[in-house]
Amino acid sequence: MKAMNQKIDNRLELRNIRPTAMRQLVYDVLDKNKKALSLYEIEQQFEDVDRSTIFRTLKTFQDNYLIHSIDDGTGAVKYALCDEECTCQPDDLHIHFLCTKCGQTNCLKNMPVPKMDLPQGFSFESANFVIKGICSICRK
Amino acid sequence: MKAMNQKIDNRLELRNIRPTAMRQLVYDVLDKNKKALSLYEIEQQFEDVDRSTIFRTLKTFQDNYLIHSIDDGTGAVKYALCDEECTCQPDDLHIHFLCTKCGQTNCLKNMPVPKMDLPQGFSFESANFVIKGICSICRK
DNA sequence: GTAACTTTGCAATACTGTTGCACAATCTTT
DNA sequence: AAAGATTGTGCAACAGTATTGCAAAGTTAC
Repeated sequence: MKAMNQKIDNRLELRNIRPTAMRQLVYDVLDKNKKALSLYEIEQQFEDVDRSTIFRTLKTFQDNYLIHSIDDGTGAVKYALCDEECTCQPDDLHIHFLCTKCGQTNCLKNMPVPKMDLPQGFSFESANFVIKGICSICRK
Repeated sequence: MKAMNQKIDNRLELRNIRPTAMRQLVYDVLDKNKKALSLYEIEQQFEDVDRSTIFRTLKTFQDNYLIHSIDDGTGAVKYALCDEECTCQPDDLHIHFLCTKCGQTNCLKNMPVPKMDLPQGFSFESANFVIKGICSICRK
């Protein structure tokens, strides 16, 4: 399969991920959907791709900070593209929003996870902050 | 089986939950452990109790605001007792802490989930804010 | 005491995530 | 360009957690 898009290849290579056909496709799906998707949802967007392949593709992406995962409490972990400069460090964390009506989970990229003063002796590594409610589209 | 403890019965009845032996036992386990427990962890503390019974007991507890659930990203939902006055409304929400070393999840009851200004059109219903790191015990 | 309702235990199942293995594709070296 | 080394993919099987149907046991109301 030919390179589908030079931009995608660049993104992958910037993260030291070899741009295979599969990876281009998975990246494209995440890019086009503009929201966090579960493994199952990604799988649904293909005809004949094996789940384990997508699973490992996502693992590769995550290991290389191309995507981040969100546990929104729906039972399935969801994945979304990181910003170009993201290294998934505490400063890169943002809040996610789960709409209880449409079930979609979105990145609130301009809402960083607030820094909290932990009790004495506790150290911070990472955080998962998901707000549930009704999104602006379902609210109309 | 006899009522094991008048205090437990009171707590259950305040929430309109009939104090059966099973429920007293599950409440007791949650009360004594002082941390959030998964269904599996609760099951382990009994000799011969069916998982589905505990599952439904927890569901009953949660439906009546006696306990709240926390999805700490470990794959299994955990449960912890609510405060006496809790109604699981936004004001009652607090942050949870998952220690990546010992795997224990604790309620940070004096750290309320901060109120965030959501983008235009979004409404707030609930939130799940879990901080991961090393707890004070593992840090020593 | 009997009927109606609730709770429990057992068994089976669904769903999500994960791994082993063999084959295919790609890269490296000559 | 061919051979060998490395990496990626598909298939199948499995693991862990959550969930349900059903019948028996327990409880409550009359």
